[in-house]
Amino acid sequence: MTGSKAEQAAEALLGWIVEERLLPGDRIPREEELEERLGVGRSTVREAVKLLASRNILEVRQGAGTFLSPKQGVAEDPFGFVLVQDKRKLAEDLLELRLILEPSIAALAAERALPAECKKLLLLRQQVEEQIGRKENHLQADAAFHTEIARLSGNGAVRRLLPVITQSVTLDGELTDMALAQETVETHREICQAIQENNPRKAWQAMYYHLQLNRRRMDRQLT
Amino acid sequence: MTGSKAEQAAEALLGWIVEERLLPGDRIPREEELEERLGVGRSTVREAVKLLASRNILEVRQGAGTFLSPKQGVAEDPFGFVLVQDKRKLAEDLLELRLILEPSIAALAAERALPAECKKLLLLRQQVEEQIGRKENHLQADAAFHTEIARLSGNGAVRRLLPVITQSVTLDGELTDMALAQETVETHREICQAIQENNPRKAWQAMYYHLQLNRRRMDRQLT
DNA sequence: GCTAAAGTAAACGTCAGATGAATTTGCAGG
DNA sequence: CCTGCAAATTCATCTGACGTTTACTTTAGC
Repeated sequence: MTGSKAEQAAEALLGWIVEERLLPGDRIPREEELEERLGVGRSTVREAVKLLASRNILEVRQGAGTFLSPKQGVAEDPFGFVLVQDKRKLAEDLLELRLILEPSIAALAAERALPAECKKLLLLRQQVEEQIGRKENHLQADAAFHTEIARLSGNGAVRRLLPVITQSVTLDGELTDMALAQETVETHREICQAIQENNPRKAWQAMYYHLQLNRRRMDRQLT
Repeated sequence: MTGSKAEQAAEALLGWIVEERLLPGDRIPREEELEERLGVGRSTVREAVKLLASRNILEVRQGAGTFLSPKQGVAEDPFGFVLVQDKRKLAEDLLELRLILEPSIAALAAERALPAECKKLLLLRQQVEEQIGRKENHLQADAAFHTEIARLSGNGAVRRLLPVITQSVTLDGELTDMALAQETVETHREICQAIQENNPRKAWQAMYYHLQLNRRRMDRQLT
């Protein structure tokens, strides 16, 4: 056998969940019942549940019960960026990764998104603009904007991956450069327009330009 | 306050680890001592440790102690792909993602890799070829090959991300198509050559072609 | 003096019971 | 029908005991 009892129990529980075709939000039996069903003690059940909860597969609510997570299982800091010593290089690397990924993602979104699906994107763009107007930190909203484009790409793997990358970026900085902010507004608009027009080529270029702005800002900021 | 005591304890412990500049392999105080230091009971300490262990930040060895993981914290199945119902679409999405990512990663590797650093890559290529020669399942070795290219890209975020993607692919299939296998050998060689020659453009194209082969195979296989 | 087996200590693993805290549910009163 | 309180449900935490694994020490044999 491989792994501790707790791990085995977690694996068994996960298998049962998959087998049972449980949907997000569905309830899992309570700890006492899992004890019997998995044939282990209570501490072990708790560790098993915590294991799955840490992967955002389960969501435990004290007093209420344990449920299949609606947020569909993307773990927090899945790549262990907290441990990276050189945060400066990490930020550069993340931006380089985004320059590879996001233009193509925007192009996919432009290919596939129906006009009706773009509502939320426009809303998020507007939120970013409002926050910039009020000179607030808009990194969180900006991340949501980029994540929504990933959702529109129709690619499940991309939809799960991008939040992790964009969230990691917001950790570092409260760098609000007002000169850049105005450019952000403009490029966001271009991106939205390209996606709504189903113009992949334009979407690719607009996103590429948008991210290059950020890179230039970062270079400037730390020279 | 946010989260349960266990989560807070995990956060505190992680903070202490970061603060203390612990290196991979270093030892963490034993449970009893953590009890005092974190001011919580033993169950809570255990849950906190398990939380960090599930993120591959800590590695717990019964009888020996708890250590900072040498494998530098990439969680298992960080995107919850186990829960995805439509595995067919997931495989397509992953390949689409790889087509976006890997050509550019190969180009980066070609830009930056020194000839001396390519040794391991050649070794891995050779392993794949041998397994193909013996008509074995070479998906695992192929994943290692692609992961090594990500390492050569010099981008830490990419280096952490790609293993997750390539590993997910190996889960599905034991699809060994011998006609394709020969093409794999050839395209792998081209990719290696381009990287060694520091020819990013050629590396990009070779990798793109290589992955398109896989996509064609997948399309053929499930029509 | 060296080696290998046996023994001992250290550290994590599991179980069990008791108590606390949060949520939901049911019921009484308006 | 709504409100508010009380009880039941469920997870959270603490504590103590015992098991299991690993690492180290001792010792018997050569």
